[in-house]
Amino acid sequence: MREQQMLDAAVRTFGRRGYMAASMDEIAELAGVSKPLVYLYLNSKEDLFTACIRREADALTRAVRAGVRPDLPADRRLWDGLLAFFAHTGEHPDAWSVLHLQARTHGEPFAAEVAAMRTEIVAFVTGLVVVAAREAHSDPDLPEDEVAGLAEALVGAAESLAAWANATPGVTARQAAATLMNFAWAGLGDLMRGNRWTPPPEAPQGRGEPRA
Amino acid sequence: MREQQMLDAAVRTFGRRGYMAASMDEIAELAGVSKPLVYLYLNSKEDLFTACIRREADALTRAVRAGVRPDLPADRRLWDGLLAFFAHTGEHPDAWSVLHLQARTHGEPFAAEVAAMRTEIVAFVTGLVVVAAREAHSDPDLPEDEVAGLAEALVGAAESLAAWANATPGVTARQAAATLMNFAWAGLGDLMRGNRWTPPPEAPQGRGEPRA
Amino acid sequence: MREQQMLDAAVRTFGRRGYMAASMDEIAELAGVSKPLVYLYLNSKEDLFTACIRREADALTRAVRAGVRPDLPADRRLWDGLLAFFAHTGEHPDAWSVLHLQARTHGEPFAAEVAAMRTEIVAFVTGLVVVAAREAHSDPDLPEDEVAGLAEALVGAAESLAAWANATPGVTARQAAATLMNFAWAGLGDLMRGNRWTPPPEAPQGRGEPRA
Amino acid sequence: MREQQMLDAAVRTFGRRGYMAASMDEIAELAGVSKPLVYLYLNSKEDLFTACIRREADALTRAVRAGVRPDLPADRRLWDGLLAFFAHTGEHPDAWSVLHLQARTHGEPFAAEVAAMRTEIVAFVTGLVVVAAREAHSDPDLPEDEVAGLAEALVGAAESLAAWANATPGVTARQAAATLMNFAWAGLGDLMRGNRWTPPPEAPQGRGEPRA
DNA sequence: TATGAATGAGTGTTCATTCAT
DNA sequence: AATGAATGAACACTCATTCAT
Repeated sequence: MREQQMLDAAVRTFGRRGYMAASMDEIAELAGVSKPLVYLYLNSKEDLFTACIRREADALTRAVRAGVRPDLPADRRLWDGLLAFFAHTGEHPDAWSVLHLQARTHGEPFAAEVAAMRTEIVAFVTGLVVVAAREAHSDPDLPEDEVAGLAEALVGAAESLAAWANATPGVTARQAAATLMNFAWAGLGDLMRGNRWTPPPEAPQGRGEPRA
Repeated sequence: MREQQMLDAAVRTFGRRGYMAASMDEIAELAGVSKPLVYLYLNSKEDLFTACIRREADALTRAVRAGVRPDLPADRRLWDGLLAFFAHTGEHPDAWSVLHLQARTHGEPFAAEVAAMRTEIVAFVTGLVVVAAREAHSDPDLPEDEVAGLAEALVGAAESLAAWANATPGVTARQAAATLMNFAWAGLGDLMRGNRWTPPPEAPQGRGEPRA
Repeated sequence: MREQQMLDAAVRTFGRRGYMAASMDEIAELAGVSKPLVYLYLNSKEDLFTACIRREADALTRAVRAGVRPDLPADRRLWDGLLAFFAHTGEHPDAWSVLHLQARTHGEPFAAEVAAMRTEIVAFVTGLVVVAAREAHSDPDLPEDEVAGLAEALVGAAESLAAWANATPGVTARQAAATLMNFAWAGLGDLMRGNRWTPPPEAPQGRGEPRA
Repeated sequence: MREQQMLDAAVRTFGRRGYMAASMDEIAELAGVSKPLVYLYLNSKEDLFTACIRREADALTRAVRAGVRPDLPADRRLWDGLLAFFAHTGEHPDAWSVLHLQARTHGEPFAAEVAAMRTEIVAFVTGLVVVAAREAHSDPDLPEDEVAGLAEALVGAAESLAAWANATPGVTARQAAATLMNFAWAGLGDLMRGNRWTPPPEAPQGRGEPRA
């Protein structure tokens, strides 16, 4: 469909140039259509950008979901999800740029759109963490706050590794997933078993922790 | 100095509005000087932005370094570094927005600038990981690639948590640091001891991992 | 006929939005046909507008003529004409807007079109004035120039009252006609009888009448 | 001043082309400045148009007021006002087009602006009519409604004659004023003396007055 | 006969950048 | 050392107009 061509061109242009630097002229030309046609199908630059975000957010979550089989154990599910995630972002770097960088840099309407997707992914990871905790018989259930922070850290690490894998030639989705999985699963396991790192007491005054 | 006022205004404006949406008019007004003066000191919008990035990247690395005492053990050094990092980003959200979001979203020249800083931080973390490995007598030294990936993941998680801590009221630098430290140090420790999570064999054909 | 629907829609749209602000899209939609069909029947926006002007000018002059019975005396003919005029413009405000405002505001081709109609109406009024003069035995026939000016003034007053009556709720066609008739017929009568207002001598120099 | 040049160019362009057909490019070029400068001084096309209307409305009312000496009798005041009016509109046809045609054809904001001026002029004329009535010892004071209608008609006639005088070569301001004065003053005088034209009784049904 | 789909040309508006002083 | 005044180049968006069917 004509609309898909336009969205393709838009994702590519937005992903490479950024939202503001991308011109509708360039997008139209890249799509091989006239500018008014772009406006006919997608009403404005804002709407076009939103449509890109939505399409790519959908595609990404769908890809991750498709990679995970619910009947497998939690660790395997996390592994498969990561693998799917890195594979997808690696194959669609412009889309990943739109979601990870551009959408978050240009105001609430767009940031909110991508935040919805992220929330979904964080929830997915949180679920895995909870299941893992249960499987590990972590007697005192992890406090909710901590779980949220962990999921956030995990997702953040994944996002960062995606960019890194894209930028570093020779790093495959499998390697990225393995790195993160090794790091995270062990950490989680230890946490479940109650092995925590104890921070030093808060510095009483003046010095101690860095001044600011 | 006059130039610092301008950079202050620029960081604030770039951080809040984004690189392209920030207008030189607004920056000059906020700095309380005339526009031509801005051009006199900093030659163009690009140069001004670059100067912002450099100044704030310096400030951030300096803050982190200042927080770390080289005579303490590796875990404590990591903790202090994280604490300093979260404290600084929390106190200078506009600067963090410039470094973490804006600079990476607007083309190579700027992305490269911030990449340099990031490289430095990753190297610092890598150093800690290596020391930690040695302290743990991790017999077969971790392969370089893996160490790089780990540091990358750690830094990425930290960056993500910084944004999360900024956006979530009631989360202090200490809490963010604790969350990450707990998660990471255990994971690293396990890794050193050779406890790795073994990925399933690569899917031979057709199905298995998602094709995307 | 299909064409009439289009003209109806066009008159309404042109009358309310103005020539330039009216879009062919809106006209076509209001007429319930597709845009290319409008172009098939009426060749261009200009031609469409011209057709509107012509149709409405015809309708107006026809309405005025239909209101006047040639066998009645001049004053009664003027009265009936005015009544018909105010009634028609009151019932077709969009058409009146097209003729009185839009057509005169958008360049020669259109202004000329409506000027033709106006000439006809002025001629009609002029005829009445001449007859009235003859009936009043105005000994020295009124000079042609003067008659033309009088007719022009009368028609102008009528046009202005039409807009006023349209805009002022509660003013009927009859009232508008009465106001003008009272004013005009007495003035004409006096004129016929040679009662003129004598202007002061032209100011010889410098001051007197305003220089502007 | 630079701003006056721009307004001159704008009045000329708006007056000749109409509000919508006038392009900011053309206005800027005619004023001999760059387009951004026009936007610097006058903020938008709307504001520019409003500024034109205001300036020309002021100029016109000032010209009329300057032409009238309050110590002279009412008829002479009316004459002088008309003379000034026709002289001014004759000398500034584009300005007159802006006020009389363009401003009224493009929506409330502009129409309201010029309506204020018109109200002032109508009030001036109304005042003269009332004074004239008193001087003529018109025993039963004219009803307010009637006075309003008369003033409206007079002003309308004047406006119409202004356009006519502009369009008809060889007609001077003096001639236009004389025509209207002759016509109006006699009519008013008659009216004062109670000589009214009696309309025929309203048609009872069906036919009679035009069907409209 | 009638239209869905498409566009060339142009609009108002903004902004980084530069002289003249 | 500092600025008021000015602009070239671009951008998002619209609309009268026309094919292919």
